[in-house]
Amino acid sequence: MSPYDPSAFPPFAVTVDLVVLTVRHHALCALSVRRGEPPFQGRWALPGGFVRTDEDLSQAAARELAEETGLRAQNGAHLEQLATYGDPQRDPRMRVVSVAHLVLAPDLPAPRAGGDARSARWAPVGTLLGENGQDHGGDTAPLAFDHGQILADGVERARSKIEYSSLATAFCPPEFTVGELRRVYEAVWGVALDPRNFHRKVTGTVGFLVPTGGTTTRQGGRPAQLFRAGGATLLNPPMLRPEV
Amino acid sequence: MSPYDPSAFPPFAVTVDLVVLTVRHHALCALSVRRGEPPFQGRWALPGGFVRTDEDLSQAAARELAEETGLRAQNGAHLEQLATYGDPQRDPRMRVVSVAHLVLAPDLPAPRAGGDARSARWAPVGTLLGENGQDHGGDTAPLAFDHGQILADGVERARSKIEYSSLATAFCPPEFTVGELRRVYEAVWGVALDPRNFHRKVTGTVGFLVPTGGTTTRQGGRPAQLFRAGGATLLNPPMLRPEV
DNA sequence: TCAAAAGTGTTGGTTGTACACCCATGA
DNA sequence: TCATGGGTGTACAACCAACACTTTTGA
Repeated sequence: MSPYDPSAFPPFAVTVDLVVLTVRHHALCALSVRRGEPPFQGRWALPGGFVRTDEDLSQAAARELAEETGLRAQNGAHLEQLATYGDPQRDPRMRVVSVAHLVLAPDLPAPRAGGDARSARWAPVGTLLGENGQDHGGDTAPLAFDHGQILADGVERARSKIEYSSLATAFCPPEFTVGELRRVYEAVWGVALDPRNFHRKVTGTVGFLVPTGGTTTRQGGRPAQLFRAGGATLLNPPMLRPEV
Repeated sequence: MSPYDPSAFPPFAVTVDLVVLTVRHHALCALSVRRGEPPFQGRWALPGGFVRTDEDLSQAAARELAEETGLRAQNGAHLEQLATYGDPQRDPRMRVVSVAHLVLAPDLPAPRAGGDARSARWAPVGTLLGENGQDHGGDTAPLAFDHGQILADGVERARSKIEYSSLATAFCPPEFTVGELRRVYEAVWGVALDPRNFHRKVTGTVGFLVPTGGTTTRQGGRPAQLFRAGGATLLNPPMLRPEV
């Protein structure tokens, strides 16, 4: 690729890791895969893999996402770069710099295991992060590498970003009701919101929601209007997260 | 460093690039260095360099910052990771992934040139980005590599971050007046703010400012109280950027 | 008929903004 | 005494939280 001597600079391995979040059963869940080989064999980790020589970072992330979940970005899901992790000791094998990406996806069918992973699953983020003395979903081991920190950073990004952007719609199917969108906010923030004020707020913000004309009763009760995500990406005024 | 075969993964060069912002002469300025060797010889670029094998990304950024400016982080200045840029074509020599960092610094003495840079200077970001048909500070060439995009991303991050955090104080000397802090906001956002409402807002936000007891008349007019940055990092309520 | 969820109206407190006004210094 | 920037008071408008109330379905 170049006439340069590779020994003139320290060589790094570069990977992408994915924080894939969804809302299922009224809880914020993340995709995790069980590692099939050392190090951390048998432990849960975030999906990811090496960046190839001819692809951009976001292309690598989209490729890994498709390989692990069958999900294509730009198909309702949202993908953005999260942060980069490069502690010299983060991988015991070699010097690896990982560019973490955040994916917000609607509730998906059961994940497929791929590559070097024995299995894959959705797990509530509280479980994966070992909050409240919960175990980590069957064993007490935290996530492999620094993936616990990466996941925590991704969750915090998602929590703050749905406040001032319309990204919460990325957790919803193509058509959804105001109540379904509200349950997304409640799951991500872990709070209860007033249905009446929420309804007024989201329908009053221009460009956030576009009515499709249809209705549904899939949540029970009175039929609810169906909406699609509107073109607006920034919410003004923002959705205010209640005090803790 | 490891028993692994380096040919098992594609090797990358990893660098840190720095967006160093300050406010001088009532304008938001960025540090740029003139390149002394190809590619882009003679063009302006952001300071930066290779990450060493034994250092973390933030350590590498702090080291480069000290080498280029003599500035130590944690000495009033703020350093945070910005984003990572890894387009395969971004450096014509080889595959380079650059982890950009953002530095907010008080007005500094003239920068020192270091390393492979012929010279270094502060320039208004509007000039460096070629806004409003301005040239790029003496010649019409944009910044080298993708540094124009990196700088634009850093400026946007700074503009939004002073809205909901106390980071604007990083642009001020250790002791400063409310008026000086207001001029920082005005320079970064490029707007005029009401001095009366601004005063009430910042002094009313607990933990933002701590009075030192001293006063100064260095801005002329009635003596102004001096403040230090308080412990709070998140502003609640945020400083609202006026509509465009 | 009842429970459940959708949606509207109203009210009262909080917050932001605009701007009149006073204060303390240097020139 | 005047210009300059620092700082306080106040009134109006916009906004938000709380909650009573009506609507429309399935069971």
